[in-house]
Amino acid sequence: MEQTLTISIQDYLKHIYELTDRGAPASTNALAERLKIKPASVTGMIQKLAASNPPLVEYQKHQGVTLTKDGKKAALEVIRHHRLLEAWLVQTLGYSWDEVHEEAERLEHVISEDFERRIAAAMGHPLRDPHGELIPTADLKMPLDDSTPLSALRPNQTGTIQCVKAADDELLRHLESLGITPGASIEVKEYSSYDHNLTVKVGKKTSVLGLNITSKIFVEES
Amino acid sequence: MEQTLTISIQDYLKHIYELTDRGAPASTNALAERLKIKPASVTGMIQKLAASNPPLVEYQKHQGVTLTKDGKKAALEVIRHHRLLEAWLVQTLGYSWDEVHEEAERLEHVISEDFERRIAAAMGHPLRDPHGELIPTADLKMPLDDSTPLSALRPNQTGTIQCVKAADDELLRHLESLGITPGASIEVKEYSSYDHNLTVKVGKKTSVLGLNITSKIFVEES
DNA sequence: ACAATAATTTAGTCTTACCTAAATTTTATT
DNA sequence: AATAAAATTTAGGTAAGACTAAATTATTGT
Ligand SMILES: [Mn+2]
Ligand SMILES: [Mn+2]
Ligand SMILES: [Mn+2]
Ligand SMILES: [Mn+2]
Repeated sequence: MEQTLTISIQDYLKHIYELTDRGAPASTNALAERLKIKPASVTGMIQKLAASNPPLVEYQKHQGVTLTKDGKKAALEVIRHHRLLEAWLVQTLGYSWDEVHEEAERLEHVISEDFERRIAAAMGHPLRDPHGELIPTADLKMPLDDSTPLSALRPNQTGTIQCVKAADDELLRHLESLGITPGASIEVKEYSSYDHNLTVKVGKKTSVLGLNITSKIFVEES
Repeated sequence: MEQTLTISIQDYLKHIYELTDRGAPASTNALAERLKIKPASVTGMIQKLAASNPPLVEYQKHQGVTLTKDGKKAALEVIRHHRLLEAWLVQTLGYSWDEVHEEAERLEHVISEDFERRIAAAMGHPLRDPHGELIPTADLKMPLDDSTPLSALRPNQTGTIQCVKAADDELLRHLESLGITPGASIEVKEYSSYDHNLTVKVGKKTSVLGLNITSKIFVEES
């Protein structure tokens, strides 16, 4: 059998990894939405991946999918490529953090292991990508993430921004204009229990952020 | 209609361009060999490309194919990507000229026009790739090539090596060890009319080269 | 000019990865 | 516990792009 990891399969595994990040299996519908294909098609592929040798996913009808050891390894491989590429595009070609995603999305599937090693070495083996996301190590382990969502902080708490988990480039540009980028120090000023808005201060700028944003920003408390 | 230029199609067009470089149409068999697929499959694709709107190739049964204006433009686009990528890989990631081809072969189909512009600018818009091949310009014209094959030179003639048209990495490493790389000065010492061997001197090294090699090395006479 | 050989094309299959429409769970609501 | 709604799966297609085997055309050496 020995599954060839087609670009499609790589994308399935990557998205399953991200959806199962916090324990629960990934649903057919959630996967379909992410992959921008129809749920019926997802079922077909999932069944194939579960039946392959070795199986790449664990699957029970109507219960969603999780990755097997092999599937996880393959997913981390793609994610490592993606994040290293993003870092490299920013560092060597002057891409901004809102421009890199699309390009990395295509390149991640075609670069060689040699290319991966070369860019990793050229950058001094970075730990995070331009959005602050952790880069899986060369031996395909995901480093531990000790950050908390900004949405969990309350007035007077402060922290350092670790990571912004957003794909929308408009939002990324907006956050950058507010100084909200990895490495910045942030202080929570106010909290509204009605709409969960947080008033935060970064540098000299004060901003009011809704939950849909604060839940995507991850900080290390200080 | 508006053909989507799939990776397969891009490869066909690129190889047709190279095969028709000196006027004559490309034969089905020659294309099949280059693309490493069966002649029967080539016929099918060629017919599709000739029937597409706009047509990308000109084709008459048993007479081979040539590129139309549109096909040529698409081919030059891919070739520009390939050669810029090769130059980029050598200049920024330390690849050697025998290692770049494979990697560029996959990347050429997935980089954006933005990526193309950025690497071209970063390198100062190079005219040639690491093998000395001319890079099509940003507006997709192939610069004039005024070089002659080394095989056409005779004793006492000298020149500067412009380009080595070889894909075989062993051969490339061998030539490099002989000092035969773009930019090097070369002098023809002897010629054997029996086997068309040339004895050449580059730097302090003297080598005897067969026609299969000398026909792949292009020089500018001096 | 004609058979032998080489090149090319046709016809019919296969695989991958999608789709739509219809059937079947599962889950949520009363 | 019954039913409505939502999620999932099945069944039957389609499109690309390859393959094999067989048929057809060209080319070549005598
Ligand atoms: Mn890798
Ligand atoms: Mn990222
Ligand atoms: Mn281009
Ligand atoms: Mn080259």
